[in-house]
Amino acid sequence: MSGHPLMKIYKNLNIKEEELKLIINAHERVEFEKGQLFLERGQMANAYYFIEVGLARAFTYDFKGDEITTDFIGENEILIEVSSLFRRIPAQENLQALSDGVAWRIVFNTFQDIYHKSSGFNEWGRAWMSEQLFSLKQRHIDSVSLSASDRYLKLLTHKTQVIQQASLKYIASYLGITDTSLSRIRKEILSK
Amino acid sequence: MSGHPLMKIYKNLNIKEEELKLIINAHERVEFEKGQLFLERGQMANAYYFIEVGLARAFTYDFKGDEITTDFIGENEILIEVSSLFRRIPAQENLQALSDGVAWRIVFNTFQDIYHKSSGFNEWGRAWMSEQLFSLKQRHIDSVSLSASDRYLKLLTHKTQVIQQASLKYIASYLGITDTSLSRIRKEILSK
DNA sequence: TAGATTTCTTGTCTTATGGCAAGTAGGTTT
DNA sequence: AAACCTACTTGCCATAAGACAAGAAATCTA
Repeated sequence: MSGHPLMKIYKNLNIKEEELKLIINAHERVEFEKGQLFLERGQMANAYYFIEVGLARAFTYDFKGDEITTDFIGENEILIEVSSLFRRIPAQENLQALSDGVAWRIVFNTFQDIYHKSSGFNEWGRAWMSEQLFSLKQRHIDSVSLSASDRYLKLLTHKTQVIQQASLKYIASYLGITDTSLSRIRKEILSK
Repeated sequence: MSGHPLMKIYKNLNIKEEELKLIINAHERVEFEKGQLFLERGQMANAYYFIEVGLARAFTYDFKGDEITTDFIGENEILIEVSSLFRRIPAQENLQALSDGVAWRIVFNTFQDIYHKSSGFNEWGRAWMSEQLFSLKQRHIDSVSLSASDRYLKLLTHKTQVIQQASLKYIASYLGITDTSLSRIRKEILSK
């Protein structure tokens, strides 16, 4: 069990071995293709995914109707639309694959069963959500206190996979700038 | 029980009347003064607060050491440092009163007991966190797609209490602009 | 292989916002 | 009343990033 890909996220679970098995077995291995939508805005989310191989993004639209990439989800991370899954409301974001890959899918009902039975799993879920909130706040601080090029540099050092696999326009909207600006920033950085 | 201030947030709880009483009684009424810190960066959070009367803010510092107001918490909202309380790590944010007021405080251990016993309360907590994530994402979209003055106008219509009670510099850093710029934006808006 | 589409780059010009500094107006303290 | 803060305003100038448009390069497709 300790060599299972899912252990990358469930390692800190404070539970018995058999409960852990139950959780791991509740996931189903799925392969995905570049461009594929895991979830479409307006639909009801019915599962979340652990990305073993590949890269995905979450995106939505601003008031002008332009796409905004709100998050990149890389290997060993969880691809999920929290609001839709946990509040049972239509998704506000799209979840899309940016490369071919492999993921582990757990459906809501199964998740929910275990969530209510296992307080260790429950705590894990809350801690995971806390981390999400934390990192979103951190990103907000970066976005108001760092220049666009510093934000890019930070991404460059912390999320190598994104820089390598995501196209410029997605990275630009994630950073809150235009693709034109990002192209110039890249040029500027290379010339140093 | 239905007239209790705390019912403003716990109204959608899917639980029995006696459980609800238990939850409400777990809160203690506290009065607070303008400027007072509920929680200081570096400390361990040990409670959260429901604000009945008054206004508070969460703030931290950017890499230059400048204060950034990350959130305003108004009446009928919850004042909390999620990461510190649920992950048992030192607080990254300060929580401060911006006016005199009244709050209801619940300490972590008491909360935790009920949280594990009552699946209705547990669900409520998860839904609350989901909403937080949702609104943070929404703010991010606003911050990259709206002009500073549109962001101010949005705050003006949606969070009247903040405009009325928070000082310009706090609002400015919340919006991600300088106080100078906000002053000009206000002038511009008034002239229309 | 040619055509079409998407991705990225570059040029020119505009504009929103920041940096700094000085000034005003209220409120508080001594 | 004088001195002192703090909150806010205003002026001047600098600059990061956007808008628009054209081109180059890469990728997909027929």
